Amino acid sequence: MQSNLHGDERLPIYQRLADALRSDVTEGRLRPGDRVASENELVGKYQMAAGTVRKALDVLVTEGLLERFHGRGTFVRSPSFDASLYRFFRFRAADGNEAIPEGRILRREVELAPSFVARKLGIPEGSPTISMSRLRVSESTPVLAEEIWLPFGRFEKFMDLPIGDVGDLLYPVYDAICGQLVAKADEALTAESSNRETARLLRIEPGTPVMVIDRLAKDFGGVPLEWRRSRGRADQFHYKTEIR
Amino acid sequence: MQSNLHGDERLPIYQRLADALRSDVTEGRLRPGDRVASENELVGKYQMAAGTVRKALDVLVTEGLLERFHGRGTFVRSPSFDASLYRFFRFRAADGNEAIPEGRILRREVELAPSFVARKLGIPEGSPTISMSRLRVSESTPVLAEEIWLPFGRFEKFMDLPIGDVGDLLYPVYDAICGQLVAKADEALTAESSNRETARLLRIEPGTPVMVIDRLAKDFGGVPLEWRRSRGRADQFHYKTEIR
DNA sequence: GAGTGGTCTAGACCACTAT
DNA sequence: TAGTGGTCTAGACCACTCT
Repeated sequence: MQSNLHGDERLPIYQRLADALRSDVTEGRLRPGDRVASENELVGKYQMAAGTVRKALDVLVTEGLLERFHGRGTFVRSPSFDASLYRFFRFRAADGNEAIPEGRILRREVELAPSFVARKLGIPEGSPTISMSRLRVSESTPVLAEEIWLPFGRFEKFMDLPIGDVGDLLYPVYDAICGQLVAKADEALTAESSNRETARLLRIEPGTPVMVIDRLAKDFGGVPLEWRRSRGRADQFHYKTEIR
Repeated sequence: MQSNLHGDERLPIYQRLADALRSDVTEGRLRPGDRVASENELVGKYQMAAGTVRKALDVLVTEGLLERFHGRGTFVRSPSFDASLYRFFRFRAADGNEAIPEGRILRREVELAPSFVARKLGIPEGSPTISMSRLRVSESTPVLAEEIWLPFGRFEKFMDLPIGDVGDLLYPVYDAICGQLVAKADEALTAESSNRETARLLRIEPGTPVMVIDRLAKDFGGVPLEWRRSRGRADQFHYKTEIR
């Protein structure tokens, strides 16, 4: 079989192949966990040298879209980072292991989008959204207070799911119930003095510093799926980075 | 000329070449800004295929150690990140441009290392250090209050330099006066309520949240050169990141 | 024009994983 | 044992930079 690559012919062949494979993922023809065609198959399908195919795959591995396993094949990476996203905070159980904190939904209702939420989600002001308050609890200690907004159109079915059936992780539920797959997210960090409401939820003194994490979660195509603002005790916050 | 690669013979050739070139940088035979031998030269020197040389160079480019310019050559990257390190804060001049804030040294003296500093710098407790307080000022507004420690042994000559001759950036001075080149750094972020001293320096109310940034700066070989703790107004702090 | 890195080919052989 | 990715070779041609 002979397939041709689309796109700008001035681009290197490996880039165009990478673009084609990336589209297969962003447009749903390949889903996380799926195996990508082997090097040999791609060589046959697109009629190019094996080295060129490898280079295209290398690009996508570097991007984090694919991962390769010697002897097994090349796979679409599963973005299952809900548990890892709050890596900024100490979520350790007493035994020292990383734990997924419990997620308790305190409130869930359909609400017209406030302007700042609409702007983030890229929907018209006043569109319906699902608005939630959620508390994340680790070892029976509250660690994060969250406010979450979802565009109603894509998440309508989520309202039919009893709150008690929602587990500790939301993203797998978005995928299973609404077919909305969170693939990446932008986060912005800042700190502030806790107000009375936040202090009550986190069981701290009002005025104690809290870290604020705004997150815009998107699908593979970059379409905003969820906006949330999370607050946690600053004295439990620890973010490390290396700089060169 | 024929040179042989050292290191574990079970490792891939491209890895061993990358290791050799990395050592050339960390051990000072190649300095930031220097041109690395061209692909052809490396092929001749180490007797290997051009593709293998390219792969070794790719590794180091990905690491951020080298950068390549089509038609010009491959160069050791200059880590001149002092200005970019405080990228977390709004350091913008009124005209919207990024500005390097002024750096005022308020205090500089030789001091025996407190235990937590000694531990960070990897020197014996009670060793002599140079201890400094420094205020970074942008548009005549104080933005960061810093406490800095240097191991005395490597930075002895720095004490001979009049404080007035130290400019707004310290790392170029460390290099020029003491031959100590900062190549990378680990940072850890947290937030706290400002104490009276910090509040006075930053001209804020005591108790207002401040971000705290601990930084351990190292040379190319990973030897700790400087430890500093910086505090800035949380309401000016903004850190953004993307997650996949 | 000489030298550099960037792309691409067409093979060979090896190491790992599945069955 | 068949199929996969990982390493390595030896070339070709192209695009860019410098002088």
